[in-house]
Amino acid sequence: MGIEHALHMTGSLEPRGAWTAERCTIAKALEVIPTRSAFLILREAFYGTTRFDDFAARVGISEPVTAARLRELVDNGLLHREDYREPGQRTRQRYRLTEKGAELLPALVALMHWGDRWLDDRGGPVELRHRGCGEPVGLELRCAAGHAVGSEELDLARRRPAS
Amino acid sequence: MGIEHALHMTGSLEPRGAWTAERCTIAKALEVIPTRSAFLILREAFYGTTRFDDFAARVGISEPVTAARLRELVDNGLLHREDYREPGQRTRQRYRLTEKGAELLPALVALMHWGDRWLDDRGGPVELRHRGCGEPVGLELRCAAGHAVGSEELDLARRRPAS
DNA sequence: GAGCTGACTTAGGGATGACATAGCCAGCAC
DNA sequence: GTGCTGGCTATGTCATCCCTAAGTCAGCTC
Repeated sequence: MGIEHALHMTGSLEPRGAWTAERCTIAKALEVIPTRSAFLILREAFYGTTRFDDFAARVGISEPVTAARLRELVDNGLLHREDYREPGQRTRQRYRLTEKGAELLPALVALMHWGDRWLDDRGGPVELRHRGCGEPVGLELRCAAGHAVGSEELDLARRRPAS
Repeated sequence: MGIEHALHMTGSLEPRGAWTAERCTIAKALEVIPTRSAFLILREAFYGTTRFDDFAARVGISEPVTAARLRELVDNGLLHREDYREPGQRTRQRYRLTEKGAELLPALVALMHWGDRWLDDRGGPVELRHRGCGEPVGLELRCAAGHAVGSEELDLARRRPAS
């Protein structure tokens, strides 16, 4: 009731009615990863899957869809396709995350944590831990000065030009 | 080349071939927010939009799609639909984020930051700032003991039962 | 009571995503 | 050379997503 979850707008973003979110990079990101199957193929890549058949089987999608998604993800630079051969085997292909793809980890972690919290009665099947200390890992909003920032302390503003 | 971006598996998650990601909460989250339009309606809700026509206009989707998405998001408990009336006006409906919906903020922030970094030549149109100090805000992986955790220090493990 | 606005719904159609089944091709194993 | 496996491609069909255009309905304003 009394809780307002919307972000606080500042500067020329106020009032909201005066602008539309063109150049929105959430929208652009969703053009690169538009489908459920694209997200889940990336999940599998983080889980270490590299081969065509394994992607299809572990995501649970058909081979034609697997081929289409892998091609799109390679074309968009999220996965790198490379040939390799093990001794006594023919050349095969394998798909691995690029740096661009690997930097989507926070987005997948955020979705996983949200699903753990709201969509699974046991808090989710797996968790991330810090190898150093074994403690579970979460995502935090933190500003460049090092303060942990709650969502009620967030301002949305037009980006300052890079110095 | 030499960089391995996949997560490190521990315990019964090793080797990867022996299990499939059933009960995956990323997949479950994508059943609740399956489409681009659902993500963008949530973005608008964070931007403070509350009314049907404004959602349609600011997301850039048609009215039938807007109606379908809003209904799904309300049914799934991400938005709350409430009647309200301003003085001298008839009763209208407005849509606001529930706590469940509001907790998707990190996922949207992660997608936005990734898009800012990789898909926009000027680093994105808007940024989040800490109201206290004005510094830009980012997402960080951090463990329960308070350590900042790099992606190369992450272990994936079966969740320990809650104590 | 006629018009307008906000919030939808209905109807029809194109593009995309998904499936299952089947086929193709390269290169070992035999 | 025949068969088998991995990594795809081709075909056809169905479901979903989204569009435009139009219609509905309630309750103000005039």
